[in-house]
This record gives sequence, C-alpha cells and structure tokens, in this order.
Amino acid sequence: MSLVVTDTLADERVDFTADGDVTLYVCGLTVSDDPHLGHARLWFHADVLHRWLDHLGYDVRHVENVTDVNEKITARIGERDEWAAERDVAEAFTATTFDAMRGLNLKRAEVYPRVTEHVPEIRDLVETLIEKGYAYESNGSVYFDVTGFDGYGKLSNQDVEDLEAQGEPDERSEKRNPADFALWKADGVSETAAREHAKHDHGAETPSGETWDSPWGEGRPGWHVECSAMSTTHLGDTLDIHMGGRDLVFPHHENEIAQSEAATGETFARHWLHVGLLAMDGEKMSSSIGNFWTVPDALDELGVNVVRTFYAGAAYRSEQALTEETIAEAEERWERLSRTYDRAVDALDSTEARAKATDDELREAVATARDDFAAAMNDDLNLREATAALLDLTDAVNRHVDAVEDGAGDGAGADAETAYDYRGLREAVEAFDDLAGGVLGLQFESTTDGDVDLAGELVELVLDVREAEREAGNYERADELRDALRDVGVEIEDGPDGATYRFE
RNA sequence: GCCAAGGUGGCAGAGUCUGGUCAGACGCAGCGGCCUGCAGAGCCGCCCAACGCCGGUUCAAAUCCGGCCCUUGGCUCCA
Repeated sequence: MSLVVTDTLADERVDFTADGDVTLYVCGLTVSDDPHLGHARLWFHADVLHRWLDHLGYDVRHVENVTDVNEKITARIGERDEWAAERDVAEAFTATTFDAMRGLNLKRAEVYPRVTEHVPEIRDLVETLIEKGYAYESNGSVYFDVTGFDGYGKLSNQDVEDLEAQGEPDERSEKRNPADFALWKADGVSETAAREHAKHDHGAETPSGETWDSPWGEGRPGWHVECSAMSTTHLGDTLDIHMGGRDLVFPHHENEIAQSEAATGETFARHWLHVGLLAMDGEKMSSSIGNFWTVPDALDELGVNVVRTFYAGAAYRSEQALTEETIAEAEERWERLSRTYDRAVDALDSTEARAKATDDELREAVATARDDFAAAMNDDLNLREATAALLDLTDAVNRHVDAVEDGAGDGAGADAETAYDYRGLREAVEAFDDLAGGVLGLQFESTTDGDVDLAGELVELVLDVREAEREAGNYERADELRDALRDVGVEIEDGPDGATYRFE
C-alpha cells in the first residue's frame, strides 16, 4: 500500500514514490505580523505529511522559508521604538512565528532559510536567467519574460494571452509584457507601496527598507525569486514535494516553476500539494481582511491538542470552516480521545489487569484501527478518516473497561469480564501513542489520579472530604465541592471505585 | 472577463480517482434508555433524514459525460 496524493500540476491523484530520501519544501511566512490559524493550517498539514513520511520509513528533508524582506515589513518600521529598520521588525515576527510553531508541536524543519541571508544566490539566479534570455533589465529592475518560457501557466492552467498585468501600476510601463513579473526591483520600497501597507503614520519620511548592491544597481529581490533560490540552495534543482496554500498557486508557484525550470532545465517539483484555505464566516481568514485568530491566542484559549484535532477534522486539500461549532466539535473529539487514553492507562496500571486475560474483540479492534488509520493516511492523507479509526478504537477500549468495571461492581454477571486484558490494553495505548501521538502530533499527558504532584494531592484531599459528605448523605455539600473543583479546572467523575479526576 | 476548487443530513465532513458492496463514514448538536443520590463520562438505541439544477451514457450514477445556477479562492500583498 503506497501513499497517494492529489497533485495540482498533474491535476489528479498520483502515487507518491521516492527512493529513501524525500525533499519537502513548504512556502513559509512573510514575517510582518503574528501568524494566524490560516497559516497554521498549512504548517499542520505539512507537519503531518512529514510525520507520515517518517512513519513510512522515508528520510525527510524538510525546508521552510522565512520571507523577511517585504513592503509589509517595512511599513511597520517605527511602530515601536525598537523597530528602527526592516530587520528589527522581521526579527520580532520571526521570533513570534517560531514560538507559535513550537506551541503547535510541529516537527522542526531541517532549515528555515531567510531571504536576507540568500541575496547572493538570488542575484546569481537572476543573472543566469538574463544570460539564458528569459529575463531582461529595465530601469534598474529585472523582469521575467513570461512569453519566453513555454510552460508558463501549466500549474494554474492560465493562458498567457488571458492574463492581466502582474505587479504594481508604476512598474508596468517598464515591462515588455504586462504579465511579466519582477525578479529584482530597483531601489527601495516605493512610497506608494509603503503607504498602502502602513498601519500608522510615518510622517514626512516613508521607510523604504533595506537594499542590496547588484549588477543592475541598488535594489531588492522580487517575491517569487526567493523561493526558487532558497529551495534550490538547500534541496537541489528538483524537489520531491512542494507545498503551500491554495492561494499561492497563481502567480507565486507558477512563477517559481518558470524561474527555476528556465534556469536549471530540470523539473522544479515532482509533486505540488496545495492546502485549502481556512474560512471564517464563509470568507478566507486573512490578515488584510482582519477576520483572523492568531496562533498564540488560539493556543492560549484552546490548547494545542484541540487546535490540531480541529485541523485533523478536514482533508488538507479541502476548504475548512472555522466556527464556534466546528471548534466545539474538535474539543469534544479531543476530549474523547484523551479521556479514553487516560482510562486505558489507568486500567493497564491497575491490579485488575492480568496477563492471562484476553479480549479478542479489543485485540481485533486495535489491529483494525491500525489498518484503517494507515489506509486513510495513504489515501491522500484523509485525516478525518484516520481520526475516525482512532475514535472507533476508543469505542472498543471503553466497552472493554466498562465490561470489567460492571463485572467487578456487581459480583460478575454471567458474561461480564472479571479482569482487564493487559496485552490488549497495552496494544491499544501503543496505537494511540504511535498514531494519535506520533503521526497526528497530539500530546497525551497523564492528568489522572496517578499524579503525585501537589495539585493532585490537594485534589485527593478535597475528594476525601467530598466522599465523606456523600456517605453522610450531604449531597448538596458534595455537589458544591464538585462545582468548586470544576471552576478551577478539575473535572470529577464518580465511578464504582470512587471518584476520579482530570485536569482540563 | 479568465483560471481554479467546491455545492452531500440541523451542523460539520468523508465517500467521487477505480459506477454496484454507498446513500446513511467518524463526529458535533438533539432525543430516549442503561448506569448514577444527582451530574458527568461511558455504553446501547433513535434522530424514519441529504448527494445544487437539467439532460445524457449505463442493467446500474453522489461517482462518468454535457449544459446551467450558486459559493469560495486566484488574476494586487497572501498559507
């Protein structure tokens, strides 16, 4: 069984194959603001792909760029006292971006290249394109001639004839064809561009950002060329997988293909994977629209597991809706996984877990869950289906634990189990660890009464008091204690062997 | 205008490649039952219900073909 992915270039599902090593390039973020949940959706899916390729035995070389040269960055110079230059702003948001990535439990890429450290490679690439006749200089700027590259439009199915002009109005007069795009822009950020993105008043002096020397004079690299230069520098001429948001198909990725293939003569990327957009109230989540939820805020409010479970609720290539309801659904799904995991671990550690007890139904459920999970992942990374396999396993685990608890509670009914199947439960927990943990990146932690920390001991103390009240029939007082504990984030569950608790 | 993705139950979201085993995935919300002092969790059941519209191909269409309508995205910075 091999992995099938939906390839934008081939425009169909294709078998993914590679020999041992896989190079994965992800179009990263322009660090001009805090990252939001739309950006994180791409990161999450790239991360799960990375994890699944690992799981399949590939050696993944994952590179994700940081765009730290951009007019939106220069527009924020001076917004804070310490933001004196473009690099200061970029550094600040690069830091928040990395914090957000860590908070999301993303596997680290091999390298996060930045534009500012790859200007020599970018200049070389532009020179090569001029030498080969694919690009031309005009007024100190350099443009790619889209009519000179035969495959232009093959990714997005655009016809050069039908294209409208790319780029800012002031640069159009410098171009041979309106659809040509800039590889190198003369001088700093223009005043009109800077003003357009500015969120505050710069006064008389509009910051124009950093510039670099080049054969065509001082200037700045174009947006598209950086990805071509950085991906090639770190991963070679041909990438196995190039991944990005669907909104980048045209013109960004189309232009990357043109630049790279024109320069090297090689296929730029064997597979193109595009992640669908995150929609809030039926509209794309976007910084410029303002309908966004930043990653730090979301992590703060929901926690990493709910955020990741939410993303796992839809296939990467589909659009996904973010609403109160879909978030609530993710919370419930995560809680169900997590509660069942805790329950399985508790049962496993209890003296009622026996080496000789067996429950064929449980053991079969574990095997089925693993098979179903793998099949779903290989089927174009169908994460909701994969998660469904794990939720089916929670059913089996809960049934098993219920059966033993019921049996123990009423002196063992005719068909009730009397002991936990140690091996079956261990296999179930391992499956959760490997698949939910290792592949989906969810983090189970023991938040049950197995903990011996101070908070846990204090909760135990309160539970003892509550139990005494219950035995005395003072249910009102017992409920008050339960409510008080819930208010501070401790969930109480009464069971046959007394109350258990979980930290929310 | 051009290009792309999509339109499936109250919500969300698989299934479309490879037509039948699919109409009722997993889940959320709602309802009932078991359990419980109550609640929660869990389990069992219900929710007698959806494939945008119109044609076509076929023994058979959510799935293939054609047309139309609508939504979203891109063509300007975008994940």
